[in-house]
Amino acid sequence: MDTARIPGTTGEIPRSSAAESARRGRPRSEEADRAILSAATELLAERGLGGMSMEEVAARAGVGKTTVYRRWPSRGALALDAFLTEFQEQQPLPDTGTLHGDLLAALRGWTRSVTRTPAGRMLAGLIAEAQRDPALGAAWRDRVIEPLRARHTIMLDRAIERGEIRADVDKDVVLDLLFGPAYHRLLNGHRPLTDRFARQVVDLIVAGLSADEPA
Amino acid sequence: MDTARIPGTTGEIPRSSAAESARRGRPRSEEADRAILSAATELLAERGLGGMSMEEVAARAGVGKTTVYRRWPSRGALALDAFLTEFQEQQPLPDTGTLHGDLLAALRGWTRSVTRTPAGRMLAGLIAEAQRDPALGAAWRDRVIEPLRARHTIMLDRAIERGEIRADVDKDVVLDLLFGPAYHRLLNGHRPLTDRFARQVVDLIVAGLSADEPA
Amino acid sequence: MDTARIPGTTGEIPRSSAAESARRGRPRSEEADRAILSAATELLAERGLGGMSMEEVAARAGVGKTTVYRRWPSRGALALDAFLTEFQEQQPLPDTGTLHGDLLAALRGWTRSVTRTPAGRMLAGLIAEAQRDPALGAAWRDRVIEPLRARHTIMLDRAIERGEIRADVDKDVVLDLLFGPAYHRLLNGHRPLTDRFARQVVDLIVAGLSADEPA
Amino acid sequence: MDTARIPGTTGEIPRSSAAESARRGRPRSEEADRAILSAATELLAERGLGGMSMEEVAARAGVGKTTVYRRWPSRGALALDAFLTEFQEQQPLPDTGTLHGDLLAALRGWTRSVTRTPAGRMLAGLIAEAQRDPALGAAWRDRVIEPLRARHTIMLDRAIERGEIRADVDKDVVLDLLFGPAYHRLLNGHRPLTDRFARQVVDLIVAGLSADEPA
DNA sequence: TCGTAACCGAGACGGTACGTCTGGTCTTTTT
DNA sequence: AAAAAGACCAGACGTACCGTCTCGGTTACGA
Repeated sequence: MDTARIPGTTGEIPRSSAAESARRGRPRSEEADRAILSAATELLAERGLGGMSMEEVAARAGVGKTTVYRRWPSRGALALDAFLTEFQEQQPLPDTGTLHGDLLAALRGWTRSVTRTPAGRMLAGLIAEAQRDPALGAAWRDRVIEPLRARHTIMLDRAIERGEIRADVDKDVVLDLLFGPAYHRLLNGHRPLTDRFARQVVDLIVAGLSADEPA
Repeated sequence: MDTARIPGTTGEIPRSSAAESARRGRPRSEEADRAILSAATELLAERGLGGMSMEEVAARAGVGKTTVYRRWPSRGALALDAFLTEFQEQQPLPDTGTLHGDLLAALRGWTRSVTRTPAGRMLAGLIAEAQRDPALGAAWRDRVIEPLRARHTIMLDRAIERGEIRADVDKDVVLDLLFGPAYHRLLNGHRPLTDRFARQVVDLIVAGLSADEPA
Repeated sequence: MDTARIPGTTGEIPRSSAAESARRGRPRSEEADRAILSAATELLAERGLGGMSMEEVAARAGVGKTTVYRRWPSRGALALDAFLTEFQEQQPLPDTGTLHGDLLAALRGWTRSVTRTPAGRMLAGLIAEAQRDPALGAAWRDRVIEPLRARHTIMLDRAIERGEIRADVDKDVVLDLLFGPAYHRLLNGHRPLTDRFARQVVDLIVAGLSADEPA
Repeated sequence: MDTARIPGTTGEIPRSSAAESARRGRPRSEEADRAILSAATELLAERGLGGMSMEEVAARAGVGKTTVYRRWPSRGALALDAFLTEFQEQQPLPDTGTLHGDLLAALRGWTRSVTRTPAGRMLAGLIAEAQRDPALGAAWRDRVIEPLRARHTIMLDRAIERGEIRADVDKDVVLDLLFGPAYHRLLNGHRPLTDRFARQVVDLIVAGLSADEPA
C-alpha cells in the first residue's frame, strides 16, 4: 500500500516552520518514535483503544508524556498511526483478470485482516473514537478510507476497460456495497464475517452490475 | 415498532425479587424516569454521546446519581433507551407491492431519520460506545439491530411469496447489503447519505437478486 | 493553646451554605481527615514542605486526590493544619511572677520546640510557602502569629499591672524584639538558637524596658 | 558595599581548571551574562521568585537554557546574584557619632530598601527558597548576611571605642535584636515596617545596652 | 591556516507534580 | 425501601518546569 506515513497528516506535528532547511535544536529521537508506536500497538491489541491511555503508552515506552504529546496531539492520532503501521501493506490490490475475482480477493483480504489480526479491534476502536473526535474523523478518512478506495477503484477501472461493466457505473456506490456490509458486521457483530459471506456479497454485486448489460 | 421498552433487556434493573406482587417501600418515581430520559436525550442531541456524562444527566434532571444508576447500569444503557425513545416507531414497515418499492422505502426511512433528526448522531455514538462496552453491544443487537432485521425480513418474505426472488436467498446477506452501505457512510462520513444513493443501492441489489432468476 | 482548629479559617472549605442545620448527603469521613493529616505530618517531618506533594499525601493516606482537595485548597493550607496539630499546645503561657521570668520561659519554649521537634522545619517551610501564596500568608497570620501574640501580650499586661514596666509601652514592638531575633536565626541559620541566646535577648529587652523607669 | 560579585561564591561555575592562564575556546559572552541577569531581575520584581522560572529567564534573555545553567547552577543562585546587583551598595555604613544615630540610620536604610524597592520581595523570596535549597542557604549567609553583619559590627566597635557600651557586649545578639524584628515583620507581614518602628527598636536596644553601665 | 576547545541558541529528553474531571460505588438523611 | 445529596477511591487528562542532553554553528587560541 502506498499510503506510507506522510508526516503532518494526522496530527503529526511539524517541526517549526517546515521548510526551514537547517533544523535547529536537538533532533527528535527516532527511537522514541518507535518505542511509542510499538507500545501503543501492544496496548491497542491487548486492551483495545479504550484501554490505551497516553499515561501507560509513555510509561511502557520508557518515555516522558511530553515526548508523546510533542508528536501526537491526541490518543486517536497516535492510535491511527499505530493502526496504519500494522494495517498498511496488508491490503492487496488484486489483479485476477475478472471483476469477480478481484472483488472477492479484496474483500477477503480485508475480512481476514480484521478477523485474524489485532487490526479488527483497532479499526473498530478508531471508528468509535472518530465519532467523538472530528479531527480524528477527518484524518481517518484522509489516511485510511480514501487511500483504500483509490486502490480499489483501480479494480473497477480495469473491469470497465475489459468491458465487464458499464463505464458510467457509480464507483462510489459499488465500493460502499462491497465494504459496507463487512464494516456493518464488524461493528455490530450480529453475524460472523466469513469467507462465505464475502463470496455471497461479491456474487450479488457482480450479478447486479451485469444485469443491465446488453448481454 | 414493537421494540417497546421491555424492562430487563438493556440492563434495566428489576425491583427486588421481581414477581413479588405486593411491592414494599416507596415506589419509584415515574417523574424521575422521565426527567432522566429527557435530560439524556437533550445532552445526546446537543453534544453527542461523548458529551453526555452521568454526572450532568443527573444534575440536569435534578436527581441523584444513585437514582440514575438504580435504573440504568451504565451510560450506554441509558443512551440506548434515550435513543429508542426517539428512534422507535420512526422506522416504517413498507408494503408497496414490489420488492424494489419496499426496500427503497425502508432504506430511505432510515437515511432520513439519521440525517434529519438527532437520531443519526445518537446512533453513531452508540455504535462507538458498544465497541468498548460489550454489554451495550449485546443490548444494541438485541434491542435495535435484531428487531429491525425481523421487521425488514418480512419484506423479503413477501417478495418470495410473490415469486419476485428465489426462496433460498440468504436474507441476512441481503439485509446487510441494504443497510451496510448506509451505516458505512454514516460512520465514516466519506460520502453523503442522499436519496439518490439509497436508490442506487436498492437498484443494484434488486438487479442482482433478479439476475439468477429463470425467467 | 486555644487556637483550636476553627473550620473555615485557612481555606477550610465549608459544606454548602453553612448554617443549613440538617446537612444532606454523605458526611465527610473523619477517618479520611485523620489519615490525610497524619500522612501530611509524616511527610513534612521526613522531607520538609518541599517534599510533601499532594499526590503522595493522598497515596499514603489511601485516599483520592479529590478527597484531599475537597478539604484543603492548597498544599500550604494542609501543611498549616498539620503544623498546628503538632505545634499547638506546645507553647506555654508562663506565669513566673516576673516579666523576666515570663519572657524567658516563653522564648525558651519556642526555641526548644523549633530546635528539638519537627516543628522548626515545618515552621520555616510554611513561612517560605507563605511568601509565594498570599492566602497562606493571611492564614498564617490569623491562625498562628496573632493567636500567639495575643497569648504573649498577657505577659506584658501582667507586668504592667505589677508596675514592672510603663503602661504605655508599645507591646507590638516588644513582642517583635522578643521573637524577631529567634525567627531570624531560625530562618537564616547564621547563628545557633541556644538557651544562652534566649537569655541574652530577654536580659537586654528587660533592661531596656526598665531603663526609662523612674526607679 | 564591598561584597562585589566574587565569582565562585554562590555556585558561580569557574571556567575549566581556573588558574590556567591561557583560556582556550570561545570566551563566555558578557552580553549573555547581562541579558540573563536583567531578565531575572525583571521577573523577580514582577512576579517574585516563585514566578521566575529558568525557562522564562532564558527565553526572555534570548539565550539557551544551557547558557544559563553554565553560569548559575540553580534558580536560587541566579536570583541571589540578581538580588545583590540591586541591593548591594544600598546599605550604608553610617557614622553619625553616636550609637543611637548609627543604629537608626542602618535600620532605616534597610527598612526603606525593602519597603520601597523590589528588594524586599526578592529578599523574602530568597529566604523562602533558601529553606528548601541548603546550598542557597549557605550562599545567602556567606554573601549577604555575613558581609552585612561585618559592616554593622563596625558601628558597635566604634561605640565601644567611644565608651558608649561595654566592651564585652555580645555583638551577635545586638545585631540580631536590631535586624531580627525587621525581618520578622517583613516575612510575616503582621505589622508594618515604619520609620517609627525602627526608632522604637533602636531606642529600646540602646536603653538596654546602657542600663548596665556604671553610669 | 588549521585544528581543537569551549562556547552559542534551540529544542528534545525523561521525569514529577499539578489541579481537574469522570466513572461507578457508598453512606447519610428524608420521604 | 427508595429517594436526593454528595462524599468516596481510582486514575487519566493535558500542562508547566525541572535539569540534562544533543544538535549545527561560532569564536578564539595555539600549533
